[in-house]
Amino acid sequence: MGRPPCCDKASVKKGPWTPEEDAKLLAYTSNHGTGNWTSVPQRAGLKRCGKSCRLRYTNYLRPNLKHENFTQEEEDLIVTLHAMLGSRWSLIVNQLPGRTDNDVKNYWNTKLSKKLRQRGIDPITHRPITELMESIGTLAIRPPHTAAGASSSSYLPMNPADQAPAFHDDVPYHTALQQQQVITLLDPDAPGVAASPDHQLKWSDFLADDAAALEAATPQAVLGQYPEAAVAGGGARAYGDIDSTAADVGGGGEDSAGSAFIDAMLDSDKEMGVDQLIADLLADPAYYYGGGSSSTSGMGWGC
DNA sequence: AAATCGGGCAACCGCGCGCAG
DNA sequence: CCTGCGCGCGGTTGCCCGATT
Repeated sequence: MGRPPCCDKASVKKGPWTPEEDAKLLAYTSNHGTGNWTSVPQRAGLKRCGKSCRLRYTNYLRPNLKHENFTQEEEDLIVTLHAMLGSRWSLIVNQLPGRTDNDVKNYWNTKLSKKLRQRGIDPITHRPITELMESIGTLAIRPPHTAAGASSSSYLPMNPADQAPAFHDDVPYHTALQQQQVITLLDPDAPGVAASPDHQLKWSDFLADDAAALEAATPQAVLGQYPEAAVAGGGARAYGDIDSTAADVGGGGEDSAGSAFIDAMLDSDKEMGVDQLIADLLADPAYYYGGGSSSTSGMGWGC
C-alpha cells in the first residue's frame, strides 16, 4: 500500500552542491522540466534526495532568479507584507518576482528585523517596542478571569513559535480577517480562502487549552466575558495558522457558533476601519509607517 | 599572524496537506 | 477507507568568510 520511498536516505549525499551537480540538475530540468522530483536524482545521475534537488533548483538554479541585492522598494514591500501576513514567505514572495522564499526569509532574519529593532519597532508585531512594554505592564495588573472555567491564560492565545505578545486593546492591524483579506488579494487561489465566502474563525481556538471552557461556553458568552479576546486572538493569528476554514469549522456543530463569532469579528474590524486600512496599505506601502508616528514615517530602509 | 567572533546564506529538518495506491 | 509518500512551507542549523582583537 502507498508509494515506495523517494530515496535511500542512507546513501544520498548531503551538504553543499558542487558545480558538477548543478550542471547535471540544470541539464536535466532544462530538458525534461521539473515534474516528479523523486525521480529527478536518478534520471539526472545525482546521488541526492529529490527534495534536495527541488530545493537547489527553486532557490538557486531556477531561471529568472534575481541574485542582486534587494532594492529599497523590495525592502518596503517585504516589511509591509510581513506586517500583514507574518512569516508567510510563500505569499510574500508572490509579490517579489525573481526572489525565493528562502532569500526573503534570510534577508528578513539577517537584515530587516534588525533594522526594525534599531528603529524601536518590534519585528514580530510591527508595533513600537515601548507600546509592547506598556502592554505587558497592563497585562500584569489585569485581574484574572475565573468564570466559566477559563484560565487567566486561555484568552491570550500565543503562537508558541514566536511567543509574541498578541494582546492589545487597540490593535489596528493583524486581525485574522484583515490578514485573510490580504491573502485573498495576493493569492485568490489560496486554499481555504476564496472557497469560504463566510470565512469562519474558529472561536474555540481562543479557549483551545481549556477543554472544560470549550464545552461549557458559548461564543457569545466568551465574547461577552472577554471582549479583548477578539482582538487579541487576531493579533496572535497574524503569525499563526489562519488557514482555519472548512476543515476547522466544518464539524462538531460549530457552524452557528462560528457565525456568531464571525459577526463579532466583522463588527470589530468594521469599527476599526480595517477594510479601508487594507486598501490604503496595499495602495501605498509607506502608509503603514507614516500613519501615526512621525519618528517612523518614511522609514528609509536603505539609508 | 593567529585566534576569535559574528554576519550571511545555503541547505537541511520537520510538519501539514493532498492524493495516489 | 486507510496508509503513507510527494510536495510545499516555515523554522533551524551549520558552514564559510570577513572583521575584529
